[in-house]
Amino acid sequence: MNIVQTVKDRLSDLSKNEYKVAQQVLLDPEAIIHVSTATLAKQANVSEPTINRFCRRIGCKGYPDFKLQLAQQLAKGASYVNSQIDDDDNVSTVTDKIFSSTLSALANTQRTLDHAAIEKTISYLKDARKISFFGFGASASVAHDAQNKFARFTTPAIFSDDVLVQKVAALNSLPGDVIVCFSHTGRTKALCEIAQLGYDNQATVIGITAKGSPLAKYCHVVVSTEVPEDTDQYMPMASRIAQMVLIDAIVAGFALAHGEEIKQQLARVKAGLKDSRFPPQ
Amino acid sequence: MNIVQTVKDRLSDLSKNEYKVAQQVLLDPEAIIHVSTATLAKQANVSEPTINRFCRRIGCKGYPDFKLQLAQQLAKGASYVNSQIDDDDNVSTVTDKIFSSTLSALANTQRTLDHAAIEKTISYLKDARKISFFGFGASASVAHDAQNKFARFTTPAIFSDDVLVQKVAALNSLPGDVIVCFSHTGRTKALCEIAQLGYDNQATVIGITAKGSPLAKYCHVVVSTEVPEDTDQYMPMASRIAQMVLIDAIVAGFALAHGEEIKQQLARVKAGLKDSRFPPQ
DNA sequence: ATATTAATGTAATTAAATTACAAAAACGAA
DNA sequence: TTCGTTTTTGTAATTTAATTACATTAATAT
Repeated sequence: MNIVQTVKDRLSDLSKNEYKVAQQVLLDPEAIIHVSTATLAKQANVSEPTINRFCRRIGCKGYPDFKLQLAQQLAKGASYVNSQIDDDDNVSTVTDKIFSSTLSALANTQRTLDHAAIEKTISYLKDARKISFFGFGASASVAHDAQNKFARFTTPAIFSDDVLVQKVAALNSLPGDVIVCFSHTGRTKALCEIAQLGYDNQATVIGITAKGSPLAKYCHVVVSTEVPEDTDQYMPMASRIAQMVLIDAIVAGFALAHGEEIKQQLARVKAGLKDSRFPPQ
Repeated sequence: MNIVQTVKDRLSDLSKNEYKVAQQVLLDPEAIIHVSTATLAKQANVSEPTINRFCRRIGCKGYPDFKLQLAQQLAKGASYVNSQIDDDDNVSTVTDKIFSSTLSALANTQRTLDHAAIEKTISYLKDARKISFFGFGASASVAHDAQNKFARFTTPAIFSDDVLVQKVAALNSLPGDVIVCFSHTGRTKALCEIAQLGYDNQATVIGITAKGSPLAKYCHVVVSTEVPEDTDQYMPMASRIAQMVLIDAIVAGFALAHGEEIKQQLARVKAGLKDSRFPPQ
């Protein structure tokens, strides 16, 4: 169980004093794992039994169980660090920092995903007559990758770098068609224009983007990767990696939602490509 | 502190009964974090104070501290799992498995990278007159992404999906030009053909691919991501994610190798794109 | 063989967590 | 608004878990 997320999700379920405990937990979870019921009760200005009640309310057996699970969750999150690249870093250091930072971003995305939105996305894609993928700049290759993944299924999947072809694709999307737009910030003007064209055409618009962004206004569902992007000049956009892994999950969910017929399709594609490769030694 | 390792390292420091406790801990560390001194003492056939003595002997404050640190360590280790997707998995489970598996692959790549090969790669790219990127299937979007990243610098960077344009680019690469080929297995025939065209033309060929593969024969340097690819039908190719992060590291190394002038270039590009986005709210 | 040190467990003690119960607060219905 | 019911809350009591004290036993060194 992700304790911090559960606490956040259940704030509205809590009583007045349990809420005070929750606030203390969210304030400094790292410190909490080391303190007694007596200490936490004092900090939160509640009685000791309220601590126990809070723990049971969110699904733990008691306070020791709560502390243990919190510690485990925090330890998972702490495996990955976010670093800056310095001008005098050597190649090994740079490489290590970039990998660690990417791992950190991915772990964070994993923790914060909106699963209901993903399910809704899969549901739309499953019933789509045609799917068009759009992305600009760093997100262009994500859109390209998504098209490549969906090309293994029979639902038509479209991607183009050509801005006119993109507009045609958006204008040509009707009810029953799906448009998928990738943008970390959701502030790219050209992409918002595409999304609006599709939206106004009654196509279903899926945004892999930031909630509340200009792009999100033209989306029927938004899935956000919640990557805090580093503005360091050398640091790459980890969000595009997170978007790609998210698409991997969506593709797998799409395949599962279709059931047995998909396996045969995938097997057919794989077999058909066999001759384009040298055999393994 | 890595509890399990510390226990193993200090077995020879332990008394006869403390050794019995250690054995029980190493037998099933996952279970230990949930049991009381009384229970563990019974399992190890020692007294309760011996449990406490064991904990203090290995450097913990007492048994709760020992359990907490053990739990944290186990949670860190548990981040790196590789899973199969089952037909009855729900979307949350699928998503979690794919993220975890990707994290595992990335962490593995991070640990096994050949830093000398990366340095050599950066050196070739730094001096390149022109860079062409090639990839097929899952690696196509990686090549696309790489071109996009290098497009921010002044060295000409080329990518195309069009197989004829690709051949032209390879035939048109001369000494001083660099060809970068992406392929996890290095067994894609079309890609090997491209690499050979460039190699025979005296262009420098960089392979982000498997060592000893057919493609590697036509490469001046090979950087491998060492991702054991799962043959599960639903599991995505994590290697392309690893390749992308690797390119991130190479791009950062390239930028650092160029020094101060690059910052101005990057700043110029960023400023020039500002108007293509809506301002942040 | 004897003295010293270390290990050990029983019993006692302390600390931490949980339960019981009565009072107070909050909520809903008339 | 009042009253009855339910929920929340904290004090006190109780239980559980962990630690300490002390005497005995075992191991080691002279």
